[in-house]
Amino acid sequence: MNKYRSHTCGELRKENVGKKVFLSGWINKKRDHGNLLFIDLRDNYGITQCIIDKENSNFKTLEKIQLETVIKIEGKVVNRSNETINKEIETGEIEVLIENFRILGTCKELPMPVFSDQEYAEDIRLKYRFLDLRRKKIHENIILRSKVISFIRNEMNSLGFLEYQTPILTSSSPEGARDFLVPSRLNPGKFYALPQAPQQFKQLIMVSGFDKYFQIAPCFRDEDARADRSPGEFYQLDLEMSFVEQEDVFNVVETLLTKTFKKFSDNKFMFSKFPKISYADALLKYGTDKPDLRNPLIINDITEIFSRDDVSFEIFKKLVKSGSKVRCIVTKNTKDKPRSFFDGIDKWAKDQGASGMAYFTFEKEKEKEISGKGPVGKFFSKQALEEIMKKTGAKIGDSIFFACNKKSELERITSLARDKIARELGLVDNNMFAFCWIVDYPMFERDDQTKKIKFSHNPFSMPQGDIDQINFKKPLEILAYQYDIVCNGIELSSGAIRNHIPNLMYKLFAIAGYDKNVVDERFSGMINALSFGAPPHGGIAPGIDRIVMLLANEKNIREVTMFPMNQNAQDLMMSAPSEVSEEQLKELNLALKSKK
RNA sequence: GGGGGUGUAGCUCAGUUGGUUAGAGCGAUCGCCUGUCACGCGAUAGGUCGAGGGUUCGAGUCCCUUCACUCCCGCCA
Repeated sequence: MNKYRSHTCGELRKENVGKKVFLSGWINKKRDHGNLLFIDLRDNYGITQCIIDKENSNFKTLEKIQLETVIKIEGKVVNRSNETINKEIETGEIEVLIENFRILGTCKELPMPVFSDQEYAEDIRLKYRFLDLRRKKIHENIILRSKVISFIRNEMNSLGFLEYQTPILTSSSPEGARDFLVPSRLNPGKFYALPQAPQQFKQLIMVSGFDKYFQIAPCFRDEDARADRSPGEFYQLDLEMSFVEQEDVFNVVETLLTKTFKKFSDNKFMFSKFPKISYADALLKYGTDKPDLRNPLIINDITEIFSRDDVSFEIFKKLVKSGSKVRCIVTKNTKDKPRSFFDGIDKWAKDQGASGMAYFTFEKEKEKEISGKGPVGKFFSKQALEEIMKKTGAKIGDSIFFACNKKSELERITSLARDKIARELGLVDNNMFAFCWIVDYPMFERDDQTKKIKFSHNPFSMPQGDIDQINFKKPLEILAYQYDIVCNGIELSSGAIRNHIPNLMYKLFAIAGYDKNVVDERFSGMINALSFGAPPHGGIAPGIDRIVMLLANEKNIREVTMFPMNQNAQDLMMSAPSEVSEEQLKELNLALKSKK
């Protein structure tokens, strides 16, 4: 107990009745009955109803006081009569009879109400973030975030990991996202970069013999924002382990995430053991490498059907001949859905820039043959329909949506269609977490624009298979020990078993067009370290912000970030970024180009 | 860099086919009210309709430009 409070605003109960108490907090709400005034006093811990009537000399002053003023009240805890008990709040059985009060912090007229569940324009919320953060939902989200991080730290410690800090001012890396640069005063013309992730450092920590590392690590990437992506900075649970195989990393992460998600959410787990899906399979069955497995719909390839003579869907047949594929989604027992449902999907697909989605329903009336009901059903013979049913597991009464296009475009549209159709049919259980591993990523891919071979993910990943047997002539076929973890269609993190063998690394970098000299120069720290006895090692880095988003059931990352920037990477509260003085620029050896 | 959405009182929003003085709820100010918990009742103040330009007898409303916020594409090893 100090001079401000004897109890918090969430603390008083029936047992405290009769006690004299001090409470301090914000005026959340007033209900003024003229001769009787109710004040809801709020702090971090809860709300306590305080009451005063005209007999008290403070009545007139308290009546006039602004909401969100910080006051200290002095008074006696009293019982509420049965009819006036408020079950909504924890202190609802009692109230405090105000005897005296003092203003601790005055409040001007509010630019936005605190006591309200309304949505507000983002710029006002961000400019007055300290007011926004007083509001219940976001206040609780931020506390949840803190508890999740603290829980993760404890769990990592008990799994034998130690937390080490890595530098914030480091060097620019040639691969990956755009760097944030920081000019060096002592080295004119040179720049530090903020780390996009502590990737190289954590590998160096392994080379230094520390065995198990983790860090709640800030990462900085100068890329454009999205609803689930802050501009600039985000946090990863960065971890790395020595002398491990892929499966060892999986075990750690599965244990940790299962515990964390069970502790902080009531949602059920779809799988107790996270299923593993190869990258190639994921693209085929879900059209994406971050599938939402709560969605039961599966994509099937039925290209072959369109080379049969008893199929007369000429448009698709022609496209298939010139190399396009046909993929489909079967919906169970949808024969009675109205025509508008099917046409709606077709129209939607056109809006997504596809050429639409064809559809029909498998039908068989008594004494009759199987037939396809719908605009394009007539193009398929009974035998062709049976073949499709065999391939897709479709039954009579089910419907099929299909599209024809080049592979990548087809993946895009079928993936979107899978989400769209499942939403329309209400197939996704929102009170469920469906985790999975995506494994066997290709080491390289061909750049669409330049047609050159490039690393598809992390250049430091270990290729799969016997190192002596790898066919470097066919780089696109090399798979890597590279993996992603996905939950409900959200990519939580990616990781890899690292390549700790310098010679192998030179070979792989050569394929992506980097000379040995270039590698030596740009990754000198890494390559040098790997030449002095590096242990096999690997790790992963789950995104903290996205984990908290899933647990708080929020769609926007700003709802789980205390002081976020807006979409244009500005902090409206602190006015960052800002201009700097000539002196500061001069000291850094910088000159600004005049604006056009 | 590109596409979509939004912008009207401090806040949340309504505003018809272009037509008189632009409205409501919350908040603010003033008054009434002793059991509310979204307290209730009455009154008052509060507007460059994001900004600029155009069409028109007349623009919150139609057209053009521009700005802000937001969502998406590109980007994010």
